This record gives sequence, C-alpha cells and structure tokens, in this order.
Amino acid sequence: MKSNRSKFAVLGLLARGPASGYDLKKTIETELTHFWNESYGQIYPILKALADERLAVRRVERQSGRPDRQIYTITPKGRQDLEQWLAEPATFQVNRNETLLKLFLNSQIDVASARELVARYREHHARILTECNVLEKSIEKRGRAGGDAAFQRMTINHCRQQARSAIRWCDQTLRELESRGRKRPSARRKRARAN
Amino acid sequence: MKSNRSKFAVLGLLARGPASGYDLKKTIETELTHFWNESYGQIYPILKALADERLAVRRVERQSGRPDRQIYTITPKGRQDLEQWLAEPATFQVNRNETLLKLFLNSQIDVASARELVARYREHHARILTECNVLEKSIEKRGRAGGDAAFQRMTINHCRQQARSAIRWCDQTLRELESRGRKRPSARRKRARAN
DNA sequence: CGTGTCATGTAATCAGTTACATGATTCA
DNA sequence: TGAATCATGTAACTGATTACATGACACG
Repeated sequence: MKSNRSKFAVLGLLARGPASGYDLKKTIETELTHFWNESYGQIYPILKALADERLAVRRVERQSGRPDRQIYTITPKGRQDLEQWLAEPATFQVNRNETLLKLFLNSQIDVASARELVARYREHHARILTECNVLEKSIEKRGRAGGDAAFQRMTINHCRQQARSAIRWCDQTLRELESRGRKRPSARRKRARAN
Repeated sequence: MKSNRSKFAVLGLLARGPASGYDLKKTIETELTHFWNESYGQIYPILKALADERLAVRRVERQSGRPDRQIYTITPKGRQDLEQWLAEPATFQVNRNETLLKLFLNSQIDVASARELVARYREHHARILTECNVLEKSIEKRGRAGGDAAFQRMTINHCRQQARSAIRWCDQTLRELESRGRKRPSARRKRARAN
C-alpha cells in the first residue's frame, strides 16, 4: 500500500458510525456510487488491517439463521489518522475515458460507429443524471440531522453537473458527426465504394 | 490481460503511423493527456507483445551518439483487431474522485479544510482549461490534412466543457461553504470552544 | 557542471477485480 | 422452485506505477 486511498475511504465511512464490510459496500454503492467504488476483495482485507493497526476495533454480532456480522468501530487513533489524511491535499490523476479514446482513434475508420459511441455515452450520462436525482430525493426525505446532508448534496451536485455537461457535449458532437456524415463519407466507405 | 485497454490504446496510436515507445509516450502526454495515460512500464512490454502476436512489426533505426530507436509498424492483422475493438461499445467505470470523497467524509470535520479542498480542485481544472486551449491552438496551426483534426477537437471540447462545469461547481460550492462557515461553525470548532 | 532530453527496458510492488467457496432465509 | 438478499472471506489474476539501470549529447 502506498497511496492508501481505499483504506481511508473505508476508515472515513467507519467515522460515520460502526459498520460491517457488507454495510460499507452498501453505502458505497448508494451514496458514493458516482465518484467512488470498492470491491469486497478490497474492503474485507482492509478492515482486517485496520483492526491490526488499532485504527478500528472488531466486535461480533451474533445472528441466528444467517452469518454473524463483523462490526467495526473506529478508534480515536483511527479518527486521528483519518483527519490527518483529510487535511492533506487531494491528488489528481487522469480520468481515463474509453469513449474519448475510441473517438480519437476512430478518425481513420467510420462516422457511423463514432455516432454509436457518442449515443451510448449520452445514455450513460442520462442514467447517471436520473440516479443523482433519485439519490437527492432520498436524502431530502430522511433529512439527516447533522450538517452532513449539505456535504452530500455538494457531491451530488458535482456529479449531476458533470453529467449534464457531458450530455450537452454529446448533443453537440452528434450534430457535428451528422453533418460530417452527409458531407464527406469516411475513408473506409470510400474504400468500400472504390472496390 | 482481460480488458486490454492499454494494448488497444497503443495499437490505435500505431495505426496513425509507425512509432517508437518513446514517441507514443510523447503523443499520449500531449494529445491524449486529459483523457488517457500510459507509463513506460506498460508501453514497452505491450509493444513487445504486439510484435509477438504479429499485430505490429519491429524495425531498428540505428542512431549514432544516442540509443537506437525501436520503430513499430502496425500490420493488416493489427488494423483488423483494432477495428474490431473500436466497434465494440466502450465500457464505463466509476471515475474515482478523491476530492469528492474527502468532501463527503469531511462533514464531521471542518469547513475551512473543505474550502481548501474545493479551491485546489478549482485550480486544477483551471489549469486543464488553459491546457486544452493551448492544445487546440497547436492543432489549428499544424492543420492536419485528414478529417483527423475534427475528432481530436471533439475530445478537446469534451475535456474543456467538463473543466468549465467543474469550475462552475467549485464557485457555487465555495459560496455555499462560505455562508455555512459564517452561520454555523463546525462540530470540531464547537468542541474546541467547549474546552 | 548540472539539468534536461533522447531512448529502452526490467523488476518489484502496489492496487484492484473477479472467481470461488459456503449456506441459510425470504419473497414472488 | 428459483432468484435475491444476507454475510464473510481468500486466491488468483490483471492492471498499472515506480524505481532502477544505462549512457551519450545539448544547452545554458
């Protein structure tokens, strides 16, 4: 482990209250979906490591009929480490975008598949947009007491605005592709016609 | 290798013309920077693998004074595989956003560091924005003959619009944080005052 | 004389996903 | 009866970065 982002994601969620690995996964999949993800293959080993480092303690919640729940609670030391990490500036890395890569490389190929590519991309972001709206409504309803909800709303706004902007780009790009498709057929189609 | 995205990124760039690993890295760092990246640790082994699979052929360009260049040229089979991959729909994965994660987790902590976080995020996107403009000018100047430039411009537009949208979000969020900072001090500051 | 560029490659390590194993319960 | 949910974990593997090794030349 070097950057440890997953570790602090887990630790940070524990700071909101005791939880099991299963719980955490649920939370990530609902509240953080659009800007974070973790698999069980990361979560469970990390929880174990947190306990080893005394950043969290583990307690077993017995259940009948179904597997016992392993509940982790953050320790003061855990909180301290977390705050330290939160105080450090966030790092940035390139967001790889397969759609843009394909579009870029498509130049040699054909306009129809470029259109297809962008259309799918649009659908994807339309889906995200509706998911953001659903999520926002759900936090409105349960109206968390803490100032917590405001921060969550900020993250949702970010995702929503990015999605909207992506959709606008798609529409504009589709228009461009359309006019291109009419005006000058691609190299590939030219080749096909020549045969 | 399962999804092989890096492999096709490399192959796709070779489709634009013969190049060395060093060349490819350069291209990625300039033309694809905002939506793709590859390290030498990926590029060189991939080039070797492409040659093994006959998707590219390798030739040595002798140089005096400096190391020989290993030039790779895509083969017809390589082009075929590439086109197949391009025709497949792009996959989507969560774009992990460390800033949003920290903001989300910050709820418990303090408003000042949240502000700092967003301010840095803003700077980051302002930087991207200017880089996009520089890049666009550079492709305008050299005015590639092919329809190539249009596709590249599309990818630049995407990145630019995302950056603009991010900046707008930052401004809006900073305003919100400011009003919060005045109205109700965070839990942490409250604790500090209580002592 | 030091920094940056040109140029290629490998090994070690980290980060992350997927597949597999297990098994009871609930709901349609 | 079959699918989904609850629940935890490991092993194998893929994907990607970083550090290391090498060495000449150009530029200020």
